[in-house]
Amino acid sequence: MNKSDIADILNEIATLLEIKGENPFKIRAYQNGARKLETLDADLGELVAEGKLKEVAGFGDALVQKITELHETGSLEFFEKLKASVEPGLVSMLEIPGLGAKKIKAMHKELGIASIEELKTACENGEVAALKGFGKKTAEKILVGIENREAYGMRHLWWDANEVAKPILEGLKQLPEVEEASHAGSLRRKRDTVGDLDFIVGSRDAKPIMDWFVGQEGVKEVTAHGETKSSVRFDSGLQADLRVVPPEQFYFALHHFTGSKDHNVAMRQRALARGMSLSEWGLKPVDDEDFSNSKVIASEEELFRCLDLEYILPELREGSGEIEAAEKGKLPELLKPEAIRGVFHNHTTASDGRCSLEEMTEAAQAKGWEYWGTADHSKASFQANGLDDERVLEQLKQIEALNASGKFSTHVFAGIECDILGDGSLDLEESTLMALDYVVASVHISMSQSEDEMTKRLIRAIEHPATTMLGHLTGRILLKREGYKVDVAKVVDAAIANDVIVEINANPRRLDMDWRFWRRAAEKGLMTSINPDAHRAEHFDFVDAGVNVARKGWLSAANVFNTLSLAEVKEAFAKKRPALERLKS
DNA sequence: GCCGTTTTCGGCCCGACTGTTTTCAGTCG
Repeated sequence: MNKSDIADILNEIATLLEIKGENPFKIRAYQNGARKLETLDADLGELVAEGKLKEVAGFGDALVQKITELHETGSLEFFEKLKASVEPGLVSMLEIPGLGAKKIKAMHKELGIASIEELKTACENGEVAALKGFGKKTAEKILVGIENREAYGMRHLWWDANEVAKPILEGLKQLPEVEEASHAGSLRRKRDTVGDLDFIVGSRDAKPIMDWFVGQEGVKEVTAHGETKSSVRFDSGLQADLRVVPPEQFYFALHHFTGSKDHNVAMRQRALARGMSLSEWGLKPVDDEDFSNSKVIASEEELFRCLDLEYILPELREGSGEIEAAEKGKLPELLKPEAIRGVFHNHTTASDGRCSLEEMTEAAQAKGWEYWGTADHSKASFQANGLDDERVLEQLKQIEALNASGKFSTHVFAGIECDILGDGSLDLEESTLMALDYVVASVHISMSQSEDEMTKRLIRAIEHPATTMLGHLTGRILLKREGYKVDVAKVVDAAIANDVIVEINANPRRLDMDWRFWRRAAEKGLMTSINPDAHRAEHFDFVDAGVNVARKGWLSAANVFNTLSLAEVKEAFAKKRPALERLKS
């Protein structure tokens, strides 16, 4: 069993223990262990074999034993027994806002409620309201929560949430009462999906700001409208929270509500180690009663400086080593959007794109790019009007003619998104593929293979002499479809060994390969290309979402192929295709 | 369940809000 499967089980154990009313710190230890495992650099098999698992901070005797058992046997007796002792319906009740382990347990014990259906009935007939510690409002809230669960339970793509957030933030900044305003939360950290929007405002006069906020266009429901906090829900189901704090607290609050939780915990522990207490209200000596003696800061940078840290950008605040790096002054110089000088992997009307070769070139030129590249589908993607060898070569001629015409200053590279067939071979003739500037190899068919098969299949495609880049590594569609199982470490190693780029597919629904893998992969030497996978000219903008992934993955411009100049890209492509005269020009 | 220059037991980040209560428990971020 691999790292991420085991991490899933540790998280499940934590949830089950929560329902059982276990010590919260024990629960956290399992969650912490799961996270550690997910971000573990080293090979799990080696650590187990060498008995070095115990050396990982956060793994004690109990976790080492459980991880080892799972890794070696694929199952865990402790987990099976635990699972059998908890009714599954109770776990799903945790998803209802306002319900935690204690209440669920009480309702189960007193009323025998073991499913959301039963819970709904018990709320409707007054049984829940009659319970000690419960009441009418609690029952009503649960009913609303059950109703909303399906409609609004979904997270939202960062891209979509950002579109909603932009005008709100702009509007807040325009209000005369507002001194400082920012978005916060996972939106600011640029996670690929976000649960809700958070806004923080520094002001001495909260009321008009709150009133403006709840009166926004598209607000369907106001769920809170208080002095320091208001919450609204938009038609799309997206929820937004606004907090207004006195200006001197603004940067503390901004940092606090930007998170992540793990990052905040680590920051507070760091403050404590210096005799200070950190919260959204300020940073004060630990034995002071109130925050009147808090440090005064005029930026987030100063907050980090107070704790002897280099400034940590929001994207990096995931509690995965950023504080240690900031302490040593070893944070990376993150990729900037303006460093991108062109893009690969884009579709035209030749396959399933909406814009012609010329329209796309015009748009790329308008973006100020030095180059862009086509990568229409190959014939195995029949539903997408994929190109066969003949049509590929025909398109190549068109592209050469367009470049020769001098009509645009932006150079067009001729590529293909070639399907990786079930056995790992490519969908087009090698001679065809070698005639092109570059090849993006991607999986679109036979996606239900085992992890082992899929890994071998991808590696075989990577080893093909014509392959330049690997397309969307796992094929996931965020919020909709899990990616296929694949051993990422092995694929990354193969890509490095064969001088193949692994793309960051910047389509906001894909963002694949995931940001969590990039730091380690780049350290090993993997290059990426941020590819918009554009199916129309406006999709070129997706490249920004890809830059977010790169930044969250600790990448610098040096790790990103499409920060190279036109001449450098031509040279790199020519290395794989030495026989082609035209590439030397 | 983890951890340790205050170390093998007793801590573990901190505060607001809500709804239920007459002083607090549960939940949330």
